[in-house]
Amino acid sequence: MDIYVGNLPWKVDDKDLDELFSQYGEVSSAKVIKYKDSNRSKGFGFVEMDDDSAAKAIEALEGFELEGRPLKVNQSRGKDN
DNA sequence: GTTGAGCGTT
Repeated sequence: MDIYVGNLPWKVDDKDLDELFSQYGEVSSAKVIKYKDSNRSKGFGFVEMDDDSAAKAIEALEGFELEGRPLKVNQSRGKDN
């Protein structure tokens, strides 16, 4: 399942998402979207996990305060659903 | 060292 993660602090990167979501299940892939011409994060990203793990990760991390910012965590629009 | 709603690139 693909998960959309928004409201990310600028300091967060792919491995941060990986570590964060790995606590709730096996992460297939985790990536923060950033500009091609820059190292700056766009402030949102995507995580792919097993559906079961994704469901609890979403429940656990939705509104989770990271670096002072409550994360937006939802299933992504594009693929599943 | 800067910014702030959203749904992606290698």
